[in-house]
Amino acid sequence: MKIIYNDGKVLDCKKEEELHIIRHTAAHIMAQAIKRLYPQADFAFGPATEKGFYYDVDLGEVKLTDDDLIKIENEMKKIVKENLPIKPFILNRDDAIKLMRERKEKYKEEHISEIDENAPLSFYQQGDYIDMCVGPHLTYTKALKAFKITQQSGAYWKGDKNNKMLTRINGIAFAAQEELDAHLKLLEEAEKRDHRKIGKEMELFMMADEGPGFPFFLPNGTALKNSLISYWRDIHYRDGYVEISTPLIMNRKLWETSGHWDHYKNNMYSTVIDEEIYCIKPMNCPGGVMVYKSQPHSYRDLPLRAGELGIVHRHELKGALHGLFRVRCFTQDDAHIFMRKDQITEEIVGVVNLINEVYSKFGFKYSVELSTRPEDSMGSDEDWESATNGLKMALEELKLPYTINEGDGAFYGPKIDFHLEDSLGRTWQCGTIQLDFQMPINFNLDFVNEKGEKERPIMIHRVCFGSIERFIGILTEHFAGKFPLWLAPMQTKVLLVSEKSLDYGNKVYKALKDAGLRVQIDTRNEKIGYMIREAQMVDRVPYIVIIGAKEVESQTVSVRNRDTNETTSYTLNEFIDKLIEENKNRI
RNA sequence: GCUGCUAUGGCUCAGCAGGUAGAGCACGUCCUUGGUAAGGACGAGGUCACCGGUUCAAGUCCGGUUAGCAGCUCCA
Repeated sequence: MKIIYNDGKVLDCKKEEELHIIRHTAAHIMAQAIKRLYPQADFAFGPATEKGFYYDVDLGEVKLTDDDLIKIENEMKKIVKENLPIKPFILNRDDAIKLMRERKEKYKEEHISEIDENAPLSFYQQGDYIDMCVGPHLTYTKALKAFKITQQSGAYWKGDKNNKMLTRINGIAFAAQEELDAHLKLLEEAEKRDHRKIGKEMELFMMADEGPGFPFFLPNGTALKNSLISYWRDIHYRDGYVEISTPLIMNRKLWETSGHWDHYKNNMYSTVIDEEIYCIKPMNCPGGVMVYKSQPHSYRDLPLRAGELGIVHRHELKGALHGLFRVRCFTQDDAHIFMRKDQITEEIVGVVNLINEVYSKFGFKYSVELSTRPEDSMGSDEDWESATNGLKMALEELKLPYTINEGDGAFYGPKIDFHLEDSLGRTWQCGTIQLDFQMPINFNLDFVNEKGEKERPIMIHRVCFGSIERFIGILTEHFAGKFPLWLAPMQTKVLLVSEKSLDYGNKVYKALKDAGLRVQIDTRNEKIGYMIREAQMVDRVPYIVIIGAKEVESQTVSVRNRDTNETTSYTLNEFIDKLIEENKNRI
């Protein structure tokens, strides 16, 4: 595959940049097609992305239908067939602006006028279509072999919600049709893992119009959630955390002290109690602070690690809601660590290790971001700097690769964020570690140091799962509902080959239940194949117990493994011991 | 909140150009007592999200509201 650089040089394309260039050229060809069909189209940005490509375009009053997208795709096919040469040319800044003005490309013109260097600008042309672009590109339109327009949506000009919303047209492109087909197949598979779909099938949770963004956990989802929480309690107890529980609703004055009233008011729900405003907590920190403040502290007692499974409510924008990933009510597996200055790095390292342990347990890949001071924030520059440095030092000590997310910190401090991927590769922030010098000042926290003087502690806010809800969503997609035994809502299910074995079946069921396992028995008048199918595909039960005349005769259980589809024979006690062991060790 | 799309029995979906609803699964009853991914028969389920408009007539057309989906923006 040949590609052409903006200086006109034609070279072979390296395999690793192939997709990117194909997609970039696809974006140009799509823009050309759009321009042919909608001459008024004014283009903004149209890059290749990790998954495909898009172009943001202002179509004036025109709204596109799905049919229009097909028309655009067909027009693209025509352009490919025409096999137009794709050629670059260079203009100086003034000529570039002039050209864009002539062609009524006001977004491009605005963009150029904001680039402050005076370097010449490169353009690419195919037929009558011209686009400002650094390249490189394919050399002919025919070199684009496999593409598809997938959807349209909206996007703000330059990503700023105060700007005009443009039409974003998305597409995907590959080197060959087979790759495109394979990708579409993959998407189809990914859709099957969607936690909203599986959540419905397995009856984990539900949503209702009466509470948009407020999830209901059904019995199965609650069982899963409780297992997760019990794991959480174990590792936190081991790591020296204590657990507290603080009120959901507290007086507005508290939120004024903490700074939430000034910086987070738009996201907080409130109510009136005895003629005073009370806020429903959007964060747990003030509760933790109150607990700290309730007693005097010595430097010897620090760090104090206070964990709380705190239910918080936040008014998220309705368009942002998304299954369990983005809700308005969620449980944070929160903890606040109160510590001396000399304990900062050690504590952060401890938390990072804990988070890493948890994510590794499930086999999650994660990425790390360091989020710095946002515009709307409190505190002095020095505090922010030393807090940010504290986080950096810990990351560097652990040699964790991270990217910097400028201006995305909490209003009271910078943070390290851990992002996990959903089935479609979208990332969601889960764990976070926030270093806070402000809250201790606002609440006038102190401890007595070795000299008997009062000193200000520093706080860490941290979550490991992030929110139990979001984490369960991620877990569900990761396992496609096939949770490991210790998390599975239904750990085992007893199926009867015929009603004749009901007595023994009931005995097995009761023994499993008495052993503390989550078990059900299916006594319906159905054939065994039918019941297996349901237990396997819908309930996704790790171990399916089959009881028939044979098992009654030998006083054993036949156990079908969900993941291997293999059947093994055990005595009842062997089987119970195996499950208890696996459950206890959370294998 | 913004742009576009969607909304039909518990679930997944059909329903044509407007003439008063269909299927499969699930559910119930009965027959079958059957060994590792769907046995059969019959039956009961819907004021077609809500409000309003056009029309002799609206699930079907128009407007609004609500909720959902994709993306943007914003966040765990």
